Amino acid sequence: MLSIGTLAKRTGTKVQTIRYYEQIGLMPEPGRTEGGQRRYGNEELDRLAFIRHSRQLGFSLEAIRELLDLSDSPERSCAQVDAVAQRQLREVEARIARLQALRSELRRMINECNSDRVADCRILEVLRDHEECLADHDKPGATQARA
Amino acid sequence: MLSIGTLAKRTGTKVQTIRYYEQIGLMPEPGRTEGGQRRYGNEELDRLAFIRHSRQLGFSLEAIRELLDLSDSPERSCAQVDAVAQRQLREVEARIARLQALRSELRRMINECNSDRVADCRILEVLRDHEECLADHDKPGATQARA
DNA sequence: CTTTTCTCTACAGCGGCTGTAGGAAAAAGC
DNA sequence: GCTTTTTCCTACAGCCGCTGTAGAGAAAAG
Repeated sequence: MLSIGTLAKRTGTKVQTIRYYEQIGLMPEPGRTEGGQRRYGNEELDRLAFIRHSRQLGFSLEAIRELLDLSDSPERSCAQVDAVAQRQLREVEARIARLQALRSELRRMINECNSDRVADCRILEVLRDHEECLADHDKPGATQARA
Repeated sequence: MLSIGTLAKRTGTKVQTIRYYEQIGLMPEPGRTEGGQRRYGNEELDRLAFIRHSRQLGFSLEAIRELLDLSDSPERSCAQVDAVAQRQLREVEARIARLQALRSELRRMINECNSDRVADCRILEVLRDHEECLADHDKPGATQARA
């Protein structure tokens, strides 16, 4: 039986994160000692490892929930599992494409700046005038997993 | 003089976002009508356009604050502006590299799955066993601007 | 003058954690 | 067995960058 701290170390997770996963129902409520401390078995260890590894691959907690549900019904077709993975792949590809566009624009902007004084800094000009952009981007702002 | 809604439309920003920028000191407190509604001039329009465009290039609000401060001192060297842009470029490059690693791992995982049943789905196996990973990644989890 | 549209403030919520405070339980050292 | 240290508990606030909501008042349009 593992304490929450040991489980955390074994999976490279923070203790609070494990409690957070429990709170949102991604990890089950574990048994407790007389003193009220959580104790985990191997099943929970595996589940948490699965979650963490999926997170490292950029899956959202919702997607992970879905994968965990699917893996609980071993007789079903794994087409759905495939679909979740494909979706994730497409998201990653879209993010790469977007970042590559950003990268070239940043590079262009930086290369054009030969000036010394802020007054005629091309970088600031480009930032000021959207017109100088090669391409429009879709709206920014939402947050996402760093992955 | 522009109302907040007009300013929002002109810059592709939501009204609440403008108020949020004001709240965190990125936009100045504008003048008001007798009835207490915000009215903006061209200076504020330009400033907001600058902010929005920088956001589209993935700059954090903190970085934008820095750029705005720098652009207020036109006689200074633009080396600092350049540094901020370079930093942003490096961050974008790092994210691209990371996402590319994820992409290949996702592709590999998906390609290996030839099974029909969830019970022997390779995707789930890979997610379960971190050992099957080609490379370890650093920890995920922090949030960031989508850009 | 009425209706519609816009704006106001204040606050909660998103994802995915992370940090903190104040206390209790468990492990380690002697 | 006793003390010290470490770990654990709950509860809640904060991070980023917004976005949405409620209920009320102001401004524009018909």
